[in-house]
Amino acid sequence: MTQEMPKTYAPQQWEEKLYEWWESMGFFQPEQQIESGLADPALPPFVIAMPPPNVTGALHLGHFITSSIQDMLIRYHRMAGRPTLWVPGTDHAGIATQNVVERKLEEGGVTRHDLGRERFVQEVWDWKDEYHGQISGQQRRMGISCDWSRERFTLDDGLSDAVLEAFIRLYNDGLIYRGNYLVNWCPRCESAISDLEVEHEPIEGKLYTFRYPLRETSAGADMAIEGRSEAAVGHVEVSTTRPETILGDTAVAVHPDDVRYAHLIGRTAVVPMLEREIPIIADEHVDPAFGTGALKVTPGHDPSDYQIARRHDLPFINITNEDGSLNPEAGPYEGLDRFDAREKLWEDMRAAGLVIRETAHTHEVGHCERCHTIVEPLQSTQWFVKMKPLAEPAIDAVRNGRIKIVPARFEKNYFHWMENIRDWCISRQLWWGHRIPIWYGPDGHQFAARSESEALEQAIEQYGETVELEQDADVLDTWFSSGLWPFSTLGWPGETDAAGSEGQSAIISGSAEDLARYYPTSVLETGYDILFFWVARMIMLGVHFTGEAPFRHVYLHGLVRAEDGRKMSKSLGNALDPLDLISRYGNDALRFTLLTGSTPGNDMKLSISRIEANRNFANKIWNAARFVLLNLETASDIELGNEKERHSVTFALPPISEQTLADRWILSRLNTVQAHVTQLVASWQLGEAGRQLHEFLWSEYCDWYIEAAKPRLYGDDQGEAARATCQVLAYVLEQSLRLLHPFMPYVTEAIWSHLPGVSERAEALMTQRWPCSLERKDAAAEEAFGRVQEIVRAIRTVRAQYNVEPGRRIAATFHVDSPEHSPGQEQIAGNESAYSVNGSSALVHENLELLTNLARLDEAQVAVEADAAQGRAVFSAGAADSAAGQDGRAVMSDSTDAGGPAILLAAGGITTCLPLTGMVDLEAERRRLGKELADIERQIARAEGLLNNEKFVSKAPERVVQRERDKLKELQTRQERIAESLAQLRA
RNA sequence: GGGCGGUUAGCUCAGCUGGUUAGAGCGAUUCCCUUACAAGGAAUAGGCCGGCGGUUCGAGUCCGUCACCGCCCA
Repeated sequence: MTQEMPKTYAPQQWEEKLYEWWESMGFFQPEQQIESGLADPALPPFVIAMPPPNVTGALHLGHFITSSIQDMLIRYHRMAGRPTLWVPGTDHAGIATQNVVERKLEEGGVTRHDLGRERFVQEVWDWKDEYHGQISGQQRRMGISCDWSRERFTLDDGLSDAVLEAFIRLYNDGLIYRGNYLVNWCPRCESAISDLEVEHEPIEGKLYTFRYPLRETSAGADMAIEGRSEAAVGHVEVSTTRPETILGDTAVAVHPDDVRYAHLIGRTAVVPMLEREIPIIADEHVDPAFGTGALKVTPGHDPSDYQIARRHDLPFINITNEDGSLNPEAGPYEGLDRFDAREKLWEDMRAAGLVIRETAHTHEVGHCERCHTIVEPLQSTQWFVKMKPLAEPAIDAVRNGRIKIVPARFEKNYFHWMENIRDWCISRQLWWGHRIPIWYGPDGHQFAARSESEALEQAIEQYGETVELEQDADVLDTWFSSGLWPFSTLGWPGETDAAGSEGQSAIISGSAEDLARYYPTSVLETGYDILFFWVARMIMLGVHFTGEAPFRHVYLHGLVRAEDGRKMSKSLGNALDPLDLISRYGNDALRFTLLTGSTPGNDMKLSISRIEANRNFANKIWNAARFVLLNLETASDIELGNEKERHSVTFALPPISEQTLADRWILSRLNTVQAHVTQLVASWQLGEAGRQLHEFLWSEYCDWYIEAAKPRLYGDDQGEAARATCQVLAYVLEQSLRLLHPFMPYVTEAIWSHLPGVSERAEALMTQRWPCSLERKDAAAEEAFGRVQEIVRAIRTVRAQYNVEPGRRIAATFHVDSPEHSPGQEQIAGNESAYSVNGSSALVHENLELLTNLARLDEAQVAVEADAAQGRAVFSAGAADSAAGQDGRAVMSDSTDAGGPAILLAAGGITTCLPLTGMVDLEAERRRLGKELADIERQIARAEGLLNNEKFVSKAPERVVQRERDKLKELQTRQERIAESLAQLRA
């Protein structure tokens, strides 16, 4: 607080400085938290394994939303006193990274094959080193309070050991197998990819219909059945979207019940251009309604044809090479690209008179997720994980509640996918990744080993002599290593499992201690788009290898979309760079926008205006703090409470007896907000929690409490009143900063560092304790202050309506109901904080100064009259003798007209009379009151309707009924008063 | 084909076990540079909560159905 706070909060001047300080102080590490006494080692730790970003390039808003949510949770739990660990890291991202580096090489005209495996992999490592530094720098700008000392990379030694261990265990358990199956093949990546990595998109293609020639039979003449076209006898009409696959056909199939083709079953068709003979078969899976109802069967290049072929024991013909060109099976079309071959073959068939027609046809086509090439189903020898045995326990973990998914509706998706899971193709024909730890002997025997030397040992045992072994050339799907992330990063498998083997791979860099202490983790936060890719696999592998669900909760956020609702992407040019937004609006502004802008599982459109609004919010708090500090410096000796506890250093409060209604009100509200926010965070309603804090700080603390405090600070009777007010101002600010810190870490920390006394006695706001419930809920104060607000608002509304200059102070008379009530507090026995303002008399008398200042009244012309019935006196009271005083000339010009019209306001349980003599537009006033009356009468009708309904009274809870009764009573009072006012206006 | 989500103010969205007069931000209108903040203050306007039907004393909220938009899976 030594330096002056500038008028505007400048995030750029704080963020990097604060982050470096936090990090250097060790606040992000659980050991430090325990050592400093913030965390209680007896409490269960709160742990998050951060979803590792790919090392492919810059971070985007998706990373910032996940970081913001996790950081919010981490900061909250850290403040709540749990040892808190957030493990960061990056993912090698197999295909994605390899593609990026290949593309870079291509620019120099070099392919990975030119370099060879070893040199290429080195290139990728160089890339990784460069981008990793960039990424962790960006993450620091994002302000994430993770434990960098535990940072991991999926290809580092420890994690590679975990991958080896996992593979070998699964292999030995018979859950990993190698086989020749139809897989999704990307001809550009020249690799197999898993089902999940195929994206289906509608393509406007063509449906090609042609004549499949039939071989003549000796009984051919007999087959000519009446009513059938001649063509159908010598041909069968077939449609396809991929004519080139004709070259791989091994059958034509029709539905067994299809009378059109019944006579053809068992006959032989001839593959065009190849003259290969294939059978015509019947299969129930043929859809008679699609195309001509006759289906060409290409088992080597179509998954459903593959199934038909297996049922009918048909041969499989693979017609394509790995790069998508056709192989010798394609006969004269060998060497052509699959799409060129499509054209060429079709033209040749047209020349041969086989073509019937082409029609426009939109159909779903699989594309490679990474390079968008059209995927070719292809028979290939690959490695697979058997999923059923892994899925079942993973389904149970969610079904029996050991893992809860937020929002819960995603559990249904999870179950559906898991229950219909298919084996996972894990081998990739890439160079960047974990190489499959299988060595082949001369006879093809497989040795699963942690190292080549271990494989050789096994081989000697197998063959009785030393033989040449060859390691499998493929690498593992990148998600295989990510699937181990929550435990591999904590040191799994630890010394116990891998220590036995020799060689470099046995080095375990992680510590099993972390695994014991911090596993299972608490929550896994990520986007719903990788529920299957990643979350499901972590659960399966986690349960399988550790016997425990890897986390208790899965929190899924939605996608951050562009303002127009489209997905942000570089190619569309609508992607916003989070770092750029941070430097323009501040980390807190962007973070708060992401945290409050959507609910779990739902996408959000990020709007700049919202970020601006939240930047303004940060500035608002900054300025509220400026105001408080300005006054703190003049008020002497603000006491600090809880000095012994360095994590709960705060300002002392004045004794209850010195607290005003406004003090009690704001303290009660603080208490309520604290309770709500705590409860909301516990139930994952982070956005609502943030919104409540926003509402509290801006609309209550700033708009009302600070305004209410001003007269007490600047008033004549300085001294004690000012001091007490300062204490409450400072206390509420300080406590609010704690509550807001997880949502807006920087501005809160920056302000906190200015707080006199506090920042000297404690380390940092981020290591302060989350406020506990103070049980300072004061319903009476909230109710009473609410009435003050109502009165003030009513006066302001009228002032605005009559264009009374904002600076002008006006006269007012408050008509209260009970002259007997003397001003002063009444304390209810047994609850010293409870305070009741009995009747409107005490309320107005005690808050006269407040009302005067908030409504800009002229204190010399304010009167309180004990005549709630407000008879004629009302109209003479407003224009009292002093009416012409001060600057009241314009308004009060005819103030001598003591009986002139005045404005009567029924609000806050009293009637307020504003003698805006000379300004009152009788007609407008009648309209205003008439409208108000109508509104009240509508509400009365509603309440009466309810209360007259016997079923409502008997069935609704008493609480609800009573509320209606109270409401009705109040409405009737107001109705009465407004009606009287109206009557007088008309008189 | 199966499943999920959305439809609330001009725009973007909240509204969690059904219960005051349905809220916020932005935008709009009027006024104000009042000694924390013009990135601000005061006030105002604007909504048969997508349609229809049902359950209930009571429905934005629960159920059914339809429409449109979007997503996932096959």
